[in-house]
Amino acid sequence: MSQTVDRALSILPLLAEGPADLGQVAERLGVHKSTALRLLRTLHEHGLVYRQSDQRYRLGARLFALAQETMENLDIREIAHPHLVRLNEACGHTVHLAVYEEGEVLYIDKVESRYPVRMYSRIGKPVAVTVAAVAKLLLADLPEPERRALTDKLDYPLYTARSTPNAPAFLRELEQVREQGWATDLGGHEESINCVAAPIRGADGRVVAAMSVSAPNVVVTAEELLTLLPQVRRSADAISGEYSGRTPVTDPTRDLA
Amino acid sequence: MSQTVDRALSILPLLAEGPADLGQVAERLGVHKSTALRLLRTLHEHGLVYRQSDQRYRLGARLFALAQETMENLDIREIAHPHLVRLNEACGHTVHLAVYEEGEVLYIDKVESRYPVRMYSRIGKPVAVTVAAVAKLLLADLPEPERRALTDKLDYPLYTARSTPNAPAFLRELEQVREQGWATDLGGHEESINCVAAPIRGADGRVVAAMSVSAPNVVVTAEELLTLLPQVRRSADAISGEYSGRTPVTDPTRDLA
DNA sequence: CTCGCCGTTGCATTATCTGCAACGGCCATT
DNA sequence: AATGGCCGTTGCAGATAATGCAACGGCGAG
Repeated sequence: MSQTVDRALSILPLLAEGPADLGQVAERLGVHKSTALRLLRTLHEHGLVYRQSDQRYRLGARLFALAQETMENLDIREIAHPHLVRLNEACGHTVHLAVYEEGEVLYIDKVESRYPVRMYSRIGKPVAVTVAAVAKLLLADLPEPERRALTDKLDYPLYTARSTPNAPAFLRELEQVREQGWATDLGGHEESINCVAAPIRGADGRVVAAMSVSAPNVVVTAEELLTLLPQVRRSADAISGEYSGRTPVTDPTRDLA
Repeated sequence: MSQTVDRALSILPLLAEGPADLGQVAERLGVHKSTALRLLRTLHEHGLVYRQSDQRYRLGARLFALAQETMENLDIREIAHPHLVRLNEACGHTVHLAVYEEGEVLYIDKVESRYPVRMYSRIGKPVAVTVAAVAKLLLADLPEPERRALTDKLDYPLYTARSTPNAPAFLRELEQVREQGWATDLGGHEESINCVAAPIRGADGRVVAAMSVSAPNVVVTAEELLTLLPQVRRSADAISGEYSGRTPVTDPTRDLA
C-alpha cells in the first residue's frame, strides 16, 4: 500500500538469505543505488539492519529483541508455561506449545526433554505444517473456506514414507483430528520421532493453541507415547480453562496518556 | 533518512509493548489515522504485523522467522556450536555464546545445563552489559573512543551488591579483563549465579564473540567454577582457530544472476 | 601510477504520501 | 427499537517527500 515502506521491508527477507552489499540490494529491489542507500540507512537507524566490518549489510539485533518481546507478550504462552513444565516433569519428554498465524504454525514455547537424545526444534521456527501434530489440530479448527484455501496452496514434502502426501489426504486427516479432539505425528516428519498433541481452546471453543509431547523411538515406542495422551489432554484442558477464565478478549493496556 | 519508512518502523517497538488499535498507533506516531492505516497495512503485507481477532494489531510471525534465519546465518555460531555442546558435556553447566552489536551484547547460542536448577536467559535477549562476563570481554576489546562513549552513556543498575556501580569502575574492570584475557561475573547479575568467560578472536586478533559457563551457587561454588577456566579458554581458542582459518572475510554468495 | 568499482551527496523533477472530509458498520446508550 | 457516537475505511486534491541523475572521492587491483 505504501511503495516506499514496501521497498524497505522487501530488503529484510533479502538480507535473511545472507549479507549483501549496496549494489546487490539496489539491483534486487529494482531501484537506484541512492534510493537503496536511503532505505538501508533508515532500517539501520532502527537497528533492523547492521553494517558489518566489510561494509555489507545483514539483519540486525533489534529483530531478536522485537521477536523476543512479542513472544513474552503472548498471554497464552504465559498461562501455559507452568503447565508445560509440569507435564515435562511428569513424563520427561520434550513439550511444545504452538499457535497458528496467517497460514503458518509456529512454536512459541518449549520445555526440553530430560533425556540425552533430543529432537531439534527452535522457538519461532515455522512448523512443518502438513505433518506436525500441533499443526493438524490448529488447521483442523479453521473455518472451512480458509482451511480449504490453505490446504490447496500448501506443498506436501515427503519427509518420510509416512508424511501426508497431498491435499485430499490431509483434509481427511484434519476431519478425523477435529472429531477426535487430538492428533499424532508418527514418524511423519522424522522417521524416528513421534508426537501426541491436544488442543487448547478459548472461551468460544475455538482452538487458540496446541501442545504436544515428542519423543524419539529410541526412548519410547509410539504405543508407549500414546499412553500419555490422557495426561496431555488434561494439561491442555487445564490451560483452556485458565485462558477462558482470565482472558476472553481482555485488554490490560494502561496507557491513556 | 526516509520519513515514511521511519514512521512505519517506529510502529514496531510500539507494538512490542503490547497490542494496539489504529487510533492508538496514529496518536503515538503523531499522524492521521488514514496514514497509520496505510503503514500498518504495508507492515501487515510483509507479515511483520498481525491483526488479531479483536482488530487490534500486534507484531507478526515473520519477525520470528527473520530473527531465526539471521541467527542461523551467523557463521561464528555455526562454527562454535559443536564446541559449546562438547564443553557442556564435559562440565554439565549452561554454556552461552554472545556477540556485540551497536552498543548491545546478545546471546546467540546456548546449551542448557544438565542440572535441574537452571539460570534464566533466552537467545536473542540483550545481555545486562555492565555485569555479564561475556559483555566485559566484548566491550574491553572495542577501540578506545567507542568504548569510552559507550560506557559513558550506559546505565549501571545495581542488580546486586556486587554489580558494577559506575563508568570509572567499569572502565578499570574492562582494562583488567583485556589484559588477563578472560572475565567473570561473580553474583553481579543475580546474587547466586557465577560465570566464567573467554574471548573468541578473528584472524586479526579482534574479539568477535565470547563464550561463558554459568552455574548457580547451589551447584558449584565460585571457586570450583573458576577451575573450569582453562577448559573454557581452550574451547574458545579452538573456535578462534577454526574461525580465523575458515572465514576471514569470505563471501559465500553465489547469486550473480 | 592509473583505471575502474563502489559508496556517497546535492539537486531538480515528479511521483508519492498526507490530511481532510465523508461514509458505513457496530456497539452501547436512552 | 431507535439513535448517537466511535472506529475503521475510502477517494481526492494539495503539498511534501522520495526518486534518479550526475558527479565526487576513496580504495583496491592491475
